[in-house]
Amino acid sequence: MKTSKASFEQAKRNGQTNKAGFARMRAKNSEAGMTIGQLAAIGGVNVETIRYYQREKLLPTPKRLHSAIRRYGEEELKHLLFIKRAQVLGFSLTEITLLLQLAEGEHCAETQALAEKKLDVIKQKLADLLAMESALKKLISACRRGKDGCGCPIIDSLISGKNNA
Amino acid sequence: MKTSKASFEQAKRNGQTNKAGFARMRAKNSEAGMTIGQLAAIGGVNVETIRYYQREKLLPTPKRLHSAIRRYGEEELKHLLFIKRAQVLGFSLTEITLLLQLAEGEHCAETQALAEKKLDVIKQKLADLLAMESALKKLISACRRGKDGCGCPIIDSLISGKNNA
DNA sequence: CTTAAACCCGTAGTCAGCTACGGAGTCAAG
DNA sequence: CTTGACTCCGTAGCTGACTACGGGTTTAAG
Repeated sequence: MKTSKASFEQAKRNGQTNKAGFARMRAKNSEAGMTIGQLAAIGGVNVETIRYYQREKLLPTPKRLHSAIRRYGEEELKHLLFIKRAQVLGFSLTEITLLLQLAEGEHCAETQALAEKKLDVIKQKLADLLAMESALKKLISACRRGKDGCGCPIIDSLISGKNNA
Repeated sequence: MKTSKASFEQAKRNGQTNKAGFARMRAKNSEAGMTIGQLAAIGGVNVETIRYYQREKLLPTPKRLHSAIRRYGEEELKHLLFIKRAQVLGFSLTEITLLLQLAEGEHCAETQALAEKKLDVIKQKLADLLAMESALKKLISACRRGKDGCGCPIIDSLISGKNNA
């Protein structure tokens, strides 16, 4: 398990997007659109991650126009942010690839089936999260009330799961 | 990325718990409580995973009583299920370890701080999940309505995130 | 008393998802 | 026309969370 290297990583994770980094960046700005570095800064990931996503077909690798350097627009940024959001929600990159394919609009039936399955998963997660939320709230308020040294029996409800608030 | 081996895995993931496996199991049942194999079957994980959790201090390794074989009770099962639920909700094993430590009830101040931080995370996830849920619902019903071959502009809202339902 | 299913424990391998490295090319600014 | 921040691309390494392997031990059942 070990403990991670933190700092830089943390900054990335917390700040999420990094327009400062974008501004500070003295990049090849003559053309329209962003460079990969700028996209990464705004999207709150690092360049290598974007390249990785491109290899895995999660993001398109844009054509280069007049220059040797590729340009990225709003479209790509949206894609990137979508990927990140979906990940937080527990979708794997493979699943996200599928979701993004849905966006192309082909294969309506499969699309629907997948979407419905995902919807179930999401509903289950919502229920679990709500249960967890109420358990944590109880824990916090019990702690606040002193409760003979914080025996915190609320944790039981957390451990036994299922909303018994 | 690659495609996984599926079948067995899938069964595990879908069925979650496996009392059939438990029943089928001709295990060392003279003593009270379950054996590790039974715990695994009921918990819907495999034995190796439980041992792994023990090494990582997520689960206690119970003392052996009269026999060379360790026995597990409700307590351990609850722990195990809690771990699994928390994982689905996006907590890492490290975080889950912390959550479980809270259950011991010591260190009230830190406990509270951690719990409050977790609560924020959970609230954010709830919001994201709700947004995704509504986006998916739209997608599904749009598909159902035919919508000139499923152009599915709903995906846009999914991609641009934030609930604009 | 044997047998075979389960157990024990240690170590090694796997897979997803990054992250780092290194050498070569590009290009805006000085 | 050099410099240095940034790009490109390929390959290698890392981390978290398992999963498998293998040799030895226990124990319920026949």
